[in-house]
Amino acid sequence: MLEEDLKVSENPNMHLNYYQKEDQVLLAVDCIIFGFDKENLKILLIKRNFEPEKGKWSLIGGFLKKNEDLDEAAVRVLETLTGLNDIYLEQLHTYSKIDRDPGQRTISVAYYALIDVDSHRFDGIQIDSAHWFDIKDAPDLIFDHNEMVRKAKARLRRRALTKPIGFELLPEKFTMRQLQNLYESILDKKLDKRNFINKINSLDVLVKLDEKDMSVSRKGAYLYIFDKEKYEKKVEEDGFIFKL
Amino acid sequence: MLEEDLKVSENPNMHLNYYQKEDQVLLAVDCIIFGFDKENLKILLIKRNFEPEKGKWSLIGGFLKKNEDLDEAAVRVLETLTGLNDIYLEQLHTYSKIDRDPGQRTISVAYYALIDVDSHRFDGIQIDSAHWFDIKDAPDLIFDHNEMVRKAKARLRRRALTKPIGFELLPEKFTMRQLQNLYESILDKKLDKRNFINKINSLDVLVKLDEKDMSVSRKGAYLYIFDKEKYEKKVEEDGFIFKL
DNA sequence: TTTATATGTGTAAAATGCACACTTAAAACA
DNA sequence: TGTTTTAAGTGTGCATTTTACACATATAAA
Repeated sequence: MLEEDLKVSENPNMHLNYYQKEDQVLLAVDCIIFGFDKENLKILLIKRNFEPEKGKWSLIGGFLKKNEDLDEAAVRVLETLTGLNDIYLEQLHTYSKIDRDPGQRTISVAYYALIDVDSHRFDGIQIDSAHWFDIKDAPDLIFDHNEMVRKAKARLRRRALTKPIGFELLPEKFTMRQLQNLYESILDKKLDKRNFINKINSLDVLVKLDEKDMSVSRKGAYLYIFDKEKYEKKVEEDGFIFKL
Repeated sequence: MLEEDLKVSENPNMHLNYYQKEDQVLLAVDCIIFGFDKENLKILLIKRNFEPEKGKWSLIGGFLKKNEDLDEAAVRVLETLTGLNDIYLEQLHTYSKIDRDPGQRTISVAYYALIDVDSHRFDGIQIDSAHWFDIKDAPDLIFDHNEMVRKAKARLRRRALTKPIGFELLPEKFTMRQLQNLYESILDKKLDKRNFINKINSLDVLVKLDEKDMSVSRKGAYLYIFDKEKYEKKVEEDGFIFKL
């Protein structure tokens, strides 16, 4: 192994020097923000209001700063746009094609976020250029953002089948139909109502309330909440896996 | 959204400036190299021969250069150490804790690699400090490398169950027992021989040769090869999923 | 010829996945 | 007040998959 291929950072005798400065790069964070309005899966995009690609849609993003790690940068970027923190965020993939950003070399770490659209009305901050798109008819995006979204959708699909992250996209109280709508949106296929309910119930992590949501039908639909403590206890004690 | 939070790279009117230079960082690539010797899953580590942490073990790594993307950097780093290219590589996760490298701020993108240990005897390059460890008794590593390895193992486990990547760790011809050993190592649990063979055969992507490996028992064991074309055709035509 | 060793092979029971259709509650309306 | 309308709510049988499990075989070495 050649000396110069060693990570200089692991060699205390070599300090910040030309070689390293030379190879420093700009690191960005881009966020794929998924939302759910109890009917359809959405994605939050912003419209570029400057050239080039003016009028084209894009993910929100920002640059990593010296005093934060990537997770923190993603939280900051998300909060800047939506005014919200306490949002489910997960690192997705790092994109580094040399010409991915024609302006200059930028490496971007993609994160995806899950938000309940209705509970989170972006009161605090005015974002004229931001818009929720139905995931099925989202527009073409700049750079490699389409690829990021594709990967995020795949990741969400996989996660939703093995972790109870779906509840991040729902209000605290929800109906079975809404939960099923969510899974149908994420998986992009119709599910059988009875089988779905049986499956969910067999997992034994929901609490059925006495309360009904009457807005949705004459009969009204029972509301449920996700019992997070119960879920976590099951995971810890029995190695339980949420599997849909 | 504040102007300074916009990604400057998306604004053609703002060129490389102080703000950006300020926020540039060093990007490293670290490789978790898994190997298999027909018996046990291994990991390739190098011993640091300089302070601090002299004598401690570490993943191999290097810095991203201006003229390459991360995948290329990982290939280069791997080739530098092992003299080999054409190795299965997959990006894992990006690590960015501020103090992860006490020497200086470094963000590291972890990759994992899969190698057949026996077919790849590192003739070309002398690496005194490199050593294959059985995955079960690998030593403690520097920085956050332990965490990287943990995540790589989890990823490998998941992938091995849904993609035929196991064959990357085996020679072209292998016995059923070797394949089972591999899966037992990856999944870290014993499997039933008959059920394993039935399952593999039902996937219908292996070709049983007339040839036997006589080194392994009195009776000898039939050799198999993975029929990659057949697998890819099935994937394309029937949406087949390799599922173990 | 015997012995030792790892290979190779099938079936039955259990668990899980999947398809499928009618009743019910309550509001709206006649 | 009865009839209609709408979505909610509920259980079973069949098919598939998964799991548990034990003995015969080929061959080299003694």
